[in-house]
Amino acid sequence: MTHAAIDAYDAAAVERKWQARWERDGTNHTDVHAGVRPYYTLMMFPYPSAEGLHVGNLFAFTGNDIHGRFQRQQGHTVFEPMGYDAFGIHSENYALKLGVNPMELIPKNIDNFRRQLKRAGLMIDWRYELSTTDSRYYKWTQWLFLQLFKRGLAYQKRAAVNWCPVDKTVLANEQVIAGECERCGAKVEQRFLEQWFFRITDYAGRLLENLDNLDWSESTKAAQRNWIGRSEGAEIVFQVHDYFEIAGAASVAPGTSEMPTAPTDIQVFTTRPDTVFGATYLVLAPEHPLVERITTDEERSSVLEYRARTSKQDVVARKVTKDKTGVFTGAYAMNPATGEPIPIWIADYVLMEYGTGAIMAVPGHDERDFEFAKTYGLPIKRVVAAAGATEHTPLAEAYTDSEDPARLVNSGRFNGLPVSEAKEAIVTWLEEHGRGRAIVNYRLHDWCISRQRYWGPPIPIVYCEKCGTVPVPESDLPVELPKVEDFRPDDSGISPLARVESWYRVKCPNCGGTARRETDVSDTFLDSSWYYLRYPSVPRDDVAFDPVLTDKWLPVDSYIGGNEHAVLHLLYSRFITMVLHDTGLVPFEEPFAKFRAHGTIVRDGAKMSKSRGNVVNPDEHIEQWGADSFRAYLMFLGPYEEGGDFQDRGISGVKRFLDRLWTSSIEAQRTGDGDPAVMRKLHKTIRKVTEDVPTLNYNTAIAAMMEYMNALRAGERTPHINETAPLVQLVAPFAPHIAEELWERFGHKRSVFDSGWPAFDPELAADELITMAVQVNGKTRGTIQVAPEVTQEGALAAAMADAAIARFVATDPARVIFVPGRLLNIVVGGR
RNA sequence: GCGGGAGUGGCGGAAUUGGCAGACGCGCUGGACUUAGGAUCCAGUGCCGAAAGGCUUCCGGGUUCGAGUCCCGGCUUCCGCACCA
Repeated sequence: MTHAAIDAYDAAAVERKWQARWERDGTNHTDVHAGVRPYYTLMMFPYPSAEGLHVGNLFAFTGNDIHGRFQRQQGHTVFEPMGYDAFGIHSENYALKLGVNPMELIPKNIDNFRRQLKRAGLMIDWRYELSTTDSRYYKWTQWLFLQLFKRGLAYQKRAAVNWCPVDKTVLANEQVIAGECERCGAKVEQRFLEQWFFRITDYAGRLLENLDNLDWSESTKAAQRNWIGRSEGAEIVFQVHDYFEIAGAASVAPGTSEMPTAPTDIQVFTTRPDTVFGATYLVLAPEHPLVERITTDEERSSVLEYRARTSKQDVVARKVTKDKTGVFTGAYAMNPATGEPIPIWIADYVLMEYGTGAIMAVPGHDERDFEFAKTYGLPIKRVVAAAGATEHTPLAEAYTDSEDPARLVNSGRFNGLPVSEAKEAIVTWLEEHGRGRAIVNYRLHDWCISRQRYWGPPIPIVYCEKCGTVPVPESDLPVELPKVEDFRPDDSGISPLARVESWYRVKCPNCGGTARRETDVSDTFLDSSWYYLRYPSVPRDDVAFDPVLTDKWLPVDSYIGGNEHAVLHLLYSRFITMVLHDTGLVPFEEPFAKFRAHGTIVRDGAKMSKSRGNVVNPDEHIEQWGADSFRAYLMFLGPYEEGGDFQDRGISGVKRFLDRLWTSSIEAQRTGDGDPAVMRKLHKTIRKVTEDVPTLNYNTAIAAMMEYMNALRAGERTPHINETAPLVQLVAPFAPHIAEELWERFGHKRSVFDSGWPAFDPELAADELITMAVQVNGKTRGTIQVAPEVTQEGALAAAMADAAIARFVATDPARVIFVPGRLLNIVVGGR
């Protein structure tokens, strides 16, 4: 190292100084009560893993921080809080691995996170920090559960659930990825357990419809639409008889017989009610409750055997093997359209979780049914034909078209109708005869929120021998999670808390009799479904969220996070907010006015992973380059909403830029005006940055500032303070420490973040002379320097005066295209 | 299979939305200053060509005075969901 000039840019020293100063002066404090033009900028809070802050976290937070700092410079009172999603399997598993109680481990991780976050120079008001593991927080998570319980939106049912044999817990559908546990990758099994559910399906329609009016990334909205999975169709009732009864009823046409709904009637869901005449058999999911009832004695053993076999099968095996298997139950149902008896099968290609767990099989017009029918020799009947085909045209494969030329055949009075009309007509007909109705079905399932684990908020329910299921009174909250030595989950399907008798044995809040607590804890996604409501009210212990503050700060103005939460956290949060709205507790239905998904960072073109050993450690880079350079580089390496490729040596470019900013500012002349040409460039730059920051185009904003820096220093001139000071304000959101330091050195007493935002003069930002492209027959042949307001004649004259251009124009132009201020195209020759 | 993206120099990426393709940065080449350079500064840098010029945004068509951008067909790739009836 050479002997540094006295005023060389020492990033570490500058950053230390300003972080201390911000803390001392409360620069980042938000007056949540009196602040004017409130702007709530939120980032998805991290779960405090032991590895510390991931560069992906920092990428997300920095992008949000820049947005927040910019809004503050625009005159808003900005609220930028931070917290920790510290309950849950990820945290608990790490504690298990180390053999340390999470109650000791997690606070240490949080301390480490806080240290790293402070070092990154985020504009966080630390007075509003929260952790979901704090009983002052989860008290209100439990309260939230009780609000849903009161409204009948929390209920218990014994259900087939996804069970992870490694994590030893139930998983929500959203946590099962391709049949494997999202966390550990183990194959998920099916188990039957008594579970708590939230009725999110009641809100499916609203969750879907509201999406249209949300200012969210399109990809996120698409993912939610996909997940909610609305499909229009019909529910159709198939009456079950034993074989002999049906033989007598076969000739009875719909409407002429009375068909009371019997307990054995089978309801199916279909999106193609128009094909009901082609339903040649029924299929029930193996675990369908009616299976036992309808199975005949002859078939009982094979049905039971099949059931046992498929239930043991893990989800993966079932999905990978496309081969259809199934067995006949021995029972028949009547096709309500044809009056004919059709056999009832069970097969694992029908899922209990979707629709009614039963389908009418139309092998002629459904690929899966066709394959199954082929395998088991079941009849295939054509009921739809396109032009050129008749009812007798054989089907080599399922004909699934439902578009215009497709018309009904073999369907009695509905023959000849186009599919779309037939759908309606047949549903109406079935409805008139009490055999069906139009319904909308959703793919979305109710949200299973119980977890048989230790590290979560206990579900605030007590089971009394006399009173049954009793909610814990709100005044008794929180139900504290006890510190237990043995917090290991086991195979029993019950939580480790069930081993702590002193904790679960309680008196009934109703009658004082013998009772026991619910020993399951709630899903981490419940913790994170409402934290944004809590932030402004963190100091309050008497309410979950203060109504006045909620009204002032919410909905969140800008929410930034990863798209991996597109259907988990974001959907649950919307649901919870809707419930609170319906309860009258919040005045809005949607929690996040604006959401943008940030991209992901890869390193040297490859995904970062511990096994590859290419994980970026923020600490190291901040140590080497400083937080300002690191922040700015993260924002520069690619478009924020797409992410980019982290290349270690790339940081040097941004560092050089800050070095030059430093030198230019320190050396800047303090008297007189700036150079007119440079000032023009400055105003252009202000305009560009002002446009790019709100739209998260951070990479191009930085590029514009670099370009300006090049102009500022061209020819090794000494810049003027009028040229550099506004640049410092523009840089401030990206590199807050150096900006504060330089701003102070310019002689300002207040923070640069309270200095406002430089305005640009549109006239100055416009060019005096522009370079206009001149094309001949669409090919660029040269450029001309002209005034921006030049006319076509003027531009043409200037172009023809340029010999290099004129030589391509042999004859008089046949046509001239003139785009004012941009381009001149001279068309000569033919045409 | 369904849904959402993306294909541009050696690399990361720009392109006012149909108007000079390659901004900005990395890297590379040359030079200056240096005992030294993984520091700093200056110049150059899409490809072919000595030049004139030609070619160039995954491939093939089309629309247009003009296409990275719009239309049709195909290929590659990333991400979600996936036996959803």
